Amino acid sequence: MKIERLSAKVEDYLETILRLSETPRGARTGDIAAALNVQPSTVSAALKSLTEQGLLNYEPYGVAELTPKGRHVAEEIAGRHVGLLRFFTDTLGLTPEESEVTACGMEHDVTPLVLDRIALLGEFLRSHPELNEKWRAVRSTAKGERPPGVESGLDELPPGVRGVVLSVDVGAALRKRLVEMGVTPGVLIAVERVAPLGDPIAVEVRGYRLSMRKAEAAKIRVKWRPGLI
Amino acid sequence: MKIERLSAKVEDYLETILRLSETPRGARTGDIAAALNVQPSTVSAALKSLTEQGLLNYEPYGVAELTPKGRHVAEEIAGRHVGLLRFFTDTLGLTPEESEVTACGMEHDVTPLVLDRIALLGEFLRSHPELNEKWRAVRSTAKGERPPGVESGLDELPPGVRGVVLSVDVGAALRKRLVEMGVTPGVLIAVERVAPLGDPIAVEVRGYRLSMRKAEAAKIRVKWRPGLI
DNA sequence: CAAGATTATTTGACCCTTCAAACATTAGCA
DNA sequence: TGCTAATGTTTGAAGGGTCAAATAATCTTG
Ligand SMILES: [Mn+2]
Ligand SMILES: [Mn+2]
Ligand SMILES: [Mn+2]
Ligand SMILES: [Mn+2]
Repeated sequence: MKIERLSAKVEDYLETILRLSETPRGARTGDIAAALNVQPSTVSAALKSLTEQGLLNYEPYGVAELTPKGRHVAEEIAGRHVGLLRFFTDTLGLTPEESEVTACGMEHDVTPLVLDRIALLGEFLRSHPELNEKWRAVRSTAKGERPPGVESGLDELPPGVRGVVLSVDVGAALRKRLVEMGVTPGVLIAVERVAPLGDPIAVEVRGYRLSMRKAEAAKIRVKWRPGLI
Repeated sequence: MKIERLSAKVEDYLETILRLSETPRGARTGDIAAALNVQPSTVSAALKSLTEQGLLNYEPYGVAELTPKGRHVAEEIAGRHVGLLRFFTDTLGLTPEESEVTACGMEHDVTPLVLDRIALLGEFLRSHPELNEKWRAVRSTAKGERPPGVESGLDELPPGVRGVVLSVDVGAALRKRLVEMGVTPGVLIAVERVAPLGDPIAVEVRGYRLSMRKAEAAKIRVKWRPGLI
């Protein structure tokens, strides 16, 4: 059995036919054309060629059916497609649309090993809930995410994400201490570390490090800033 | 300025020319052909076409030089190339060779947003040293990684990675308890959670959960197994 | 400087993918 | 059952990318 590298187009035809085969209508010329955004006449030609290559059973005006060989290839591609898709949506948090087109573009170049590692990384993050939460928070401050400028109390600013101080609604005593440390509206601030029970919180501002109670931090309003510290 | 989508091939020519431009020889037909694995006659044709598209200044028997427009595109592609490359080598831990060809294949489909997120994820992992270590450990047990079977004390088995017990060198009292729980050579074992200071360690074996001191765990030798739990 | 060697281009051809237009078949309905 | 609309195929043409062989320019060296 020859192992010749199939073109990206051929792979896309097979993947599409596989998907359509699973519908009651089966894989028909018109549906394939619509799915791949080409003219029906182009599909006719492709179907003929795929049949000659032993990947498909098709006769004019009929329904395309994958041969075992064709099905094998198609499932392979479909696997790469969903592997990448999952990474883009679940791990990177991208929209289904962007994930879809990017996955379908890249699926033709991804090797089994690369796919495997990508899946492993996704699993790794998901298997560490606290880390995954942190990553999601960081991600939510990234470019292209909406809403881009979340506002919250300083206590909810995820460690590792920068924030801009909006207001400081604390008592006079703490306020004095904070002002001395430079915690004033407009300044960049970050949470360094949160103790196991969420209290106290280590905060960094203008190069200083200070510690405060969670309840106090909650009274400092911040706006999240894109990017890591 | 028209924003027509350039073909992957054209992007590769531009990227290659950019790289070669930075060498003392400059970008010559033969060198481009060697880099892209095509015949010189093919390059001649491509160079002519690129020049007509205003991406290149080239005249027969000369040295190819990018126009501002061509340089802009080339730098864009080169950026995607290295962005992906870094992800594959640094974050996924793949070989330079595999990373190189995969990056060069995928670079034509990656959007700025996807690239950005990928870079952010890499930064995120690197900015959390303890997590990054854990990830590297998990990675090292994955398919395609060598050496595949690291051996260490149970205390060094990263949470989320399976291990096979090799030997149990503890005192009689603990040994009895462990044997009752099923911790015997050959059994699959995993570390569930490590307390903040690394002690005690929650271990899972044969469906049971038990807690032990780090010092004790160190005396249980294990061989790391591929894949997550 | 004048071969001869090296490097590059031109030419003619091929394959792949696509389209529009003309033609053929099939399906749905009266 | 037959007619029309919907669907599918054929044909002819184009563009992109590639190669081998023939041809041309440039470089190197005695
Ligand atoms: Mn695809
Ligand atoms: Mn796909
Ligand atoms: Mn490339
Ligand atoms: Mn590249």
